[in-house]
Order: sequence, then C-alpha cells, then structure tokens
Amino acid sequence: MTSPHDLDFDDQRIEKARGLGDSGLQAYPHTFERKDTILDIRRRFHDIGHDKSEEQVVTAGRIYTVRDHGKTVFADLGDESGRIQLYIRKNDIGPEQFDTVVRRLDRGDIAGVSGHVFRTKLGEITIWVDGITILSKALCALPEKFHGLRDVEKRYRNRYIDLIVNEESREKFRVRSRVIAALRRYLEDRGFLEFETPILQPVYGGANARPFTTFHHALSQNLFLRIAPELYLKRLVVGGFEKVFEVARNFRNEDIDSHHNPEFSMVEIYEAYRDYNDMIALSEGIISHIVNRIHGTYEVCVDGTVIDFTPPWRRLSMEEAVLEYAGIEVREKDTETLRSIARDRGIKEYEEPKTWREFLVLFFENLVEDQLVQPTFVHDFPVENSPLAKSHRVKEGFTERFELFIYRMEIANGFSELNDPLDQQVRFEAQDRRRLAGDCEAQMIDYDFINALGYGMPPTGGVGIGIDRLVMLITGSTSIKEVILFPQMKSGEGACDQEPSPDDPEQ
RNA sequence: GGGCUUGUAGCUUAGUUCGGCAGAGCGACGGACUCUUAAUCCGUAGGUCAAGGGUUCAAAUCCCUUCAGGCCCGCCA
Repeated sequence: MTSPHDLDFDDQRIEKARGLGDSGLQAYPHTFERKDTILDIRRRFHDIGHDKSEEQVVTAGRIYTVRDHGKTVFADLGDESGRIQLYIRKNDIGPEQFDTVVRRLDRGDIAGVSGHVFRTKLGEITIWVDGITILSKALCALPEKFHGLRDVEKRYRNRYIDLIVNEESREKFRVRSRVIAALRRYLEDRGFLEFETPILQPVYGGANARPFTTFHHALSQNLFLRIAPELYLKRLVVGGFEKVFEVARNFRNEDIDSHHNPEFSMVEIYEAYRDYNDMIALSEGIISHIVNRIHGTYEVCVDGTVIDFTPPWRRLSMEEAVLEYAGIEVREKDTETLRSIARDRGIKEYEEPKTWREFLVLFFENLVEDQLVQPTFVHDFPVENSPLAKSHRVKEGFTERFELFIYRMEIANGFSELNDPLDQQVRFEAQDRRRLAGDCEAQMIDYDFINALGYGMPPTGGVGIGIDRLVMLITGSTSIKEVILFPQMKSGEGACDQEPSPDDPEQ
C-alpha cells in the first residue's frame, strides 16, 4: 500500500456516495444518536413474539449482508456487541427514503436505523425498520460473506478487513486486551506500581539479543531500542520502589517466525526482599489466575493438546530435567565423555561447550525443551549464560534462575537478581569480551547500572513473562502473528532496503 | 542465513500430476420478487494465471531469475 493505485475503491460505490449528496443527504454525516447497542436490543427483547414491540430502538453498525426482495429488504447489521437482522419495507419507510438510501446501501456500509423489534416467522429477532441513514459509505467491497478472508498475508497486512469479517480474529484480540487488563489488575491488587522506562537507550541490556540502532540528531549519538526494560526497573528498586512492573514493548533485531516478532510485549516484575522461589510462585499465580479468568477453567486446548494450568506446576532443576527427559547424568562428567554423548545424540554444536555446565545447557535446549508441554518450571541455570542472575546459594557454578515452559515455548524467565556490584561488573566484563569477539547478542557493560547497584539494591526477585506467547496459549493460536494486531511484514516496492550508514546519520 | 512449499477475478477456489480455448461459487451490475437469512430466479460484465525471462507449433501447467507469503531448521523470547 504505497501508492494510490493500491486503493481498493470501487467506482460504483464512489458514484453512490456522490448520489447521496445529490439527493441532499450526506455520505459521511457528523453524528448519529445511537440509543441501543445490538446486545442491548437482543437482551431486552429476547422473548419478543411476532408482534412488533411498542418501544422504538435506535441503533447503528455495519451492514454485513443484504437480501433484496424488491419492495422488501432483509439485511444484517453488526456492531461490536453482535449482529441483528433488519427488515426494511418500502411501505414503511416511504418510496423516497427507499430509493435514495436503501437502493444505495451496500454490504460494508455503516448505517443507523430506528424501528421496532419483532420475531420473524422463522424465529429470528429482527428490527422492523422505520428509518435508515447511511452513516459512512464504504468505498471498498468486503470479502466474501461465507468464507470470509482466509489469505493470511492479506489478513495481517490489512488487519482491519480481518477484524471486520472474521469474528474469531476479533475475539482473539478482545482476549488479548482482557489478559493485559487482568495482569495489571492482579499486580496492582498486590501493591505493585507500574512505571514507564526508556525505550530509547544509550546502552542496551537485560537480555542477550541483537538490538535495533538509531541516531539522535540533537544529541549526535547512537541510541538503541530496548531489548528489555530490566536494568531500568532494577534502578527503580535501588531508588526505593519495592514492587514494580512494566508492560513493555521490546525490540530485537532477529529473524521473524511463528514464535518471534521484532517487537513483542513482555511484563517484567521486580519485588524487593523476594527470591526466585517467590517469583516462581508469583508467575504461577498470575498465569493461572489469568487463564481461569478468561476461560473459567484451568484447562486450555491448543491444536488438539489440552494444557492443564491447575497450580501447582511441575518444578525441576535443569540437571533433573536433563536426567529425566534425556537420560543423561551430566554432573562432574569430563567434557570428552559429554562431547561424545552430544555427538551420538546428533547435536550439531557438540564442539562448542567447554565445561560440563555448558553441556548441560546444550542437552537441555536440544533434547528436553521440546518435550515440555504441560507448565513446567526449570530452575538453576549455569552461571555462564545468566549474567544478571545471582549465584546459587548452595550450587557452585549455578545461578538462581528459572524458566517456565508451556507447550514447548519459553513463557517466563526469572531469577534472584544479582545485587553484588562487583560480581555484576565481572559478569558484564565477561559479556563484553564475547561481544567484542563478534557475538552481537552479548550484552554491553552498563556502568551506570553497576553504579546503581553500588548504592545498594535489596535482595530482589524478578521475572519477565512473554505476553504474546501467553496470549497464544490462551487463544489456542499456533502463530504469534495471530495475536499481534499488526505483525511485521516486508514492505513491497518503494521500501528502503539500504542499511543506514553510520557516516550518514541523515538516513 | 539454509531447506521445503504457496501465489489463478474484489473474496473463496477448480484447472498444474501427464502442456492443447482459464472455469465455478460468492460479490458487483441490470431485471423479477413484501417474512428472507450462505434468500431464490433470469441476464451481464469482470483475468498481464505474482513479475520477468526461457523451452515449445502451443505454457496457468515444464525450466531459470526475481518479488511476497507459509511451514521447518539455525539464532532469539
């Protein structure tokens, strides 16, 4: 949609819109006094009989179908709350209105109607219309009424059409909104405060990912779109806010697939004087509450698989998980033995790990994750790839970190937050060496954050929950694009495909 | 980044295996019809078969390139 040639406008509809003007009407009037929603009407008249109601109703919505019988027209009118049938007779509204308005009415138009409610011979609650106005003439034709819009590319690129004609799609986004509302309510009820932290960051951190880079002209410096709000939220804990969260849009410059979009939503939560065990309990509480709130039960069906969210959920350490699901006892085995096991199991990256703990992660990611269907907390991760998590109180070489897996997806990630500034500096420096060695997903050193820890952060637990993936589970969707209103798609011709040059910030 | 796969009218699609006039339904337009509901009936228009190139007497169909999707893998959440 980069040029006027891409518009779906229909010449005949444009003519009808002009015709309305010629008849002294407006194709796009300013107001209409809607008195009833369609749901209101359905509720109020659910037991109406064949005789017309005494009471008049006034409602508005989109015309979804028109069944023209000559001097009688049946149509279906839909608003956000539902649909209702209209019964329009030339005798009732008069020949002038019938010819100027009804004859110019198309599927897709927004119309306002007044009338009385009755039930047709075939038992359908219907508005017997005594007045009708076009409130917005649709210049574009709607997709076919029976099959709707199936083409996924068109559904994502022109989401408004998808929402108009596919009620399942509209319902998914209604659920998404309710999930986020329930999430905020849950946390606010427990004394958490929501804050907004910078999306444009001079130093990115809080996760291992490649960032988007941009340039601020007035400051004459590079800025990064945040990959996570973590380091700013922890600064708030240093500052004395003990229960904080942010529903954050994060940006990661990675590939797009059925579980990843370049911008995605996550709630990050931090609570002082708590540890990762408390964050496991909090995550379980939030998610099970939301599922129950939306579905009225703890069971959800995704693509034929029933997922049971009834708490408590399974908890096992990463070592236990690898032992149980892959049958490998990893602890303290020498790396040559582990390397040959990895090779025998067909793991391509068997050359890379250098310690038994790195093999543990390798086995977990390659052999275990895909088996975790029911909600499962996996805890105690090796220190090497958890630069922001506190070292484990008893297990040497491990951190107090957990991840929640549901339906083979990582849904949450949390830990006892590292609050030792000297340890944090060492961990950052290790990351920085990897970054300078070419690992573009390793983290930058955020000295201001280390400095903040230097002022003292209480022992704190934190967790991030992926909202898009959670909504996928709750709506039974198998693609993240089904739950993101406007997923990232490649633009057609006219899009800039040049990477901006650092020497040319104007681009 | 790699593999597989899809693209036909506004929408949903048949036709691609094995090359032989591009079809249908809905929608649109014209007409009939005052309780229909995927309304029905009669008629009409609508196609650069994603784009470009090649093979062939002949290409939606076979081959190549490109564009845009989808699925899987790698990476990431």
